[in-house]
Amino acid sequence: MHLSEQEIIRRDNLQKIRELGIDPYPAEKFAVNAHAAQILAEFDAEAGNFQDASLAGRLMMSRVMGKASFAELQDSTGRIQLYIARDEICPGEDKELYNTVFKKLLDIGDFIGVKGHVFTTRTGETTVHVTELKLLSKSLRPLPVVKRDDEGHVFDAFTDPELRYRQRYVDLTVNPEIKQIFLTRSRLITSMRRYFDEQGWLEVETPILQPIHGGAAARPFKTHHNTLDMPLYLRIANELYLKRLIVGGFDGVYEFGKMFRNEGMDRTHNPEFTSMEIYVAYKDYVWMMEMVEECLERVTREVTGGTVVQVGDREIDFAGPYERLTMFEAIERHTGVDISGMDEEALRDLCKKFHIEVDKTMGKGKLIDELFGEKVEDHLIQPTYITDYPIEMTPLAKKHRSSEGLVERFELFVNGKEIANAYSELNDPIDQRQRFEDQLKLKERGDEEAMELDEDFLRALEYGMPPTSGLGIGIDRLTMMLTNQLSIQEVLFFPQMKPERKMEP
RNA sequence: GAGCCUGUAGCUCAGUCGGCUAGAGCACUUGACUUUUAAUCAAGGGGUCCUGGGUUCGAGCCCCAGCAGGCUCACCA
Repeated sequence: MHLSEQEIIRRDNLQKIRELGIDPYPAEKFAVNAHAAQILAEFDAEAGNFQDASLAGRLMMSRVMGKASFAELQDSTGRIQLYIARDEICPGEDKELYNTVFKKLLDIGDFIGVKGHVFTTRTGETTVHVTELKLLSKSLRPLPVVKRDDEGHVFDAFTDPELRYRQRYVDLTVNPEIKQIFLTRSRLITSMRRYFDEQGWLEVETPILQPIHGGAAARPFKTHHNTLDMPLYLRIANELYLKRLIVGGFDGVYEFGKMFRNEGMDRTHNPEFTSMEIYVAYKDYVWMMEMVEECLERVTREVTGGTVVQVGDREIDFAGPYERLTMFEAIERHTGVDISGMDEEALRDLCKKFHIEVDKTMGKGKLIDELFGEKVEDHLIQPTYITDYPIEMTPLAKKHRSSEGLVERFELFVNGKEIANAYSELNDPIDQRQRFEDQLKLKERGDEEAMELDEDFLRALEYGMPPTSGLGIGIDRLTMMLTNQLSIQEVLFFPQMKPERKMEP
C-alpha cells in the first residue's frame, strides 16, 4: 500500500497518541448540548447563555499563535470558531495536551469534542472558549482545504465532479452547502407524502424483481434467481402492480421507489432513478390535473417558502392552475399548422418540411411525437399540461371519451422538460389485450422497448378495475427543478459511475 | 455512438519555441508568537507530469494507440 507523506505523518501521529495513553477511537458517547448554527444564532453576551456548551465535530482549521490558538469546528449545522488557551486546557504543570496533542498530533479532519463557554472576540466573532478538549476519532487522510475570505471568495475549491461524486463523503464535508440540495430532496418527498396521506391514500411497496417488465417503454436490467432458476427483471415501472391493488379494492395507492432502466447515462438520466406513482379510483385525468396543481403548489411552498422557483435565468411559478393545451393545439400554436386531420403521409411531409429526420418505421403517433419534441417542448417554460396523445404511443391509457385516435393522457412540462405523466387508466380488459398484442407486433418488428403481454395483469382487469386515474412524477427531475441544478448527478448522493481504475486496499 | 476539450504534488492550477535539478498558492514538517480569521514570519520535505509505444542528442510539451473525466450533439422517458 502506497502512502503519501501526509498519510504517513497522520499514521505516526495516531501511533504517538496511542503511546500517550489516549484512545484515538473511544467507544463511549460524547454528550453534545449545542450546535454551531444554534450558538451563532442565539448567543447573547448579556444573557450569558451557552456558558456550559458542549460540541462535537471535525476540526477544519487551526491557527496556532503560540500559547493560544484559534480553530474551527464543523458540526452537522456549520462551523464555529474555537479559542484554545494552553493554560486553560492544561491548568496544571503538564502542558502535553496542548503542546503535543493539540498542536502537533491533531490534524484537519479529526473529530473532536469540546466543552467551554461562548464569548465574542475583539474582532466580533462568536467563539467557544474551550476548557476541555477530547479526541473522538482520528482522520488518516488529508482533506482538501477549501478556504473562503470575508467577501465569500472561495480558494482551492473542491470542484472536480468525478472526485465529488466518487467521494461524496469528502464533498459533503468540504462543500457543506450541497447538503441543501439533499435536504430539499428529502423535504420534497416528505411533503408530497404528507399531502397524499391527508387524502387518505395508502403508501405501498410493490416488487422490484419482476418476471415481466411491464408498465413503460424501456430496456430492462436482467438478473437470475437461483432457486427458481428463472430470469427476473429489475422493474422499469410499477404501474401494473399498483393497478392490481386498485382492482383489489383500495381507493388510492402510491409508491415512491427506484426504477431501473438499462439505457444511456447523461446529465438527465441515471440507470436507477426515483419515481412516485399514484393511482386513485373513480377519478379521471381531468381530476388528476387539479390534484397535481394543488399538490405541487403546496409542496413547492413547503419546501422553498414560496411558489416561484429560480431555474437558471428563469423564474418558474408553481402556483396553479396551469395552462392546458391539447397536443394538437400546442403544435398549432408553435408551428402554425393544424395537424388534427392529417394522415400519416401528410405528417411525414410536414416533418420533412421542418427538417425533422423521419424513417419508414415511424407511424402516425411517432411522427406527432417527433414534431412535438422538436417544435413545442422547449417553449413550455411555465408549468403546462399537454393533453390527449395519439393512441399508438400509449398502450395503458383509456381511449379518449370524444376524440377518435387519441387517449386520455396528459404530461406536465416545466422549463421545457417533462416532469409528470398521467392517464385515465385503461380498464377495459378486451381493449387492453388488443393494445398488448399491438405492442407484441412492434416487438416482433425489432422494437426492444415494446411492452410484454402480462397475462396476470389482464386477468386482474377481467375481474374488474374501477375507473381510475394514475400519475407518475420523476422525483429526481423535480428536485433538479426546485434546487436549480442542471444535472441529475447533483441531486443523487451516489450517481452511477464507471469503476475506478485502481482502488487500493 | 460522434465531435470538441482536459489529465502535472493531498487540493486548485502555471509550465513559453522541445533544452539547466519540473513550479506557485493552500495543505504538510521544523521553529517563533496568548484575541487570530484566506493569521503572519523564517526554514524545509513532497512528483509514475494518466498509461504504453514512437520521433529526437534531448519529451510534461511533438506523433500514434489506449484509459479516465468534462462539455455539446445523437439515442433514450
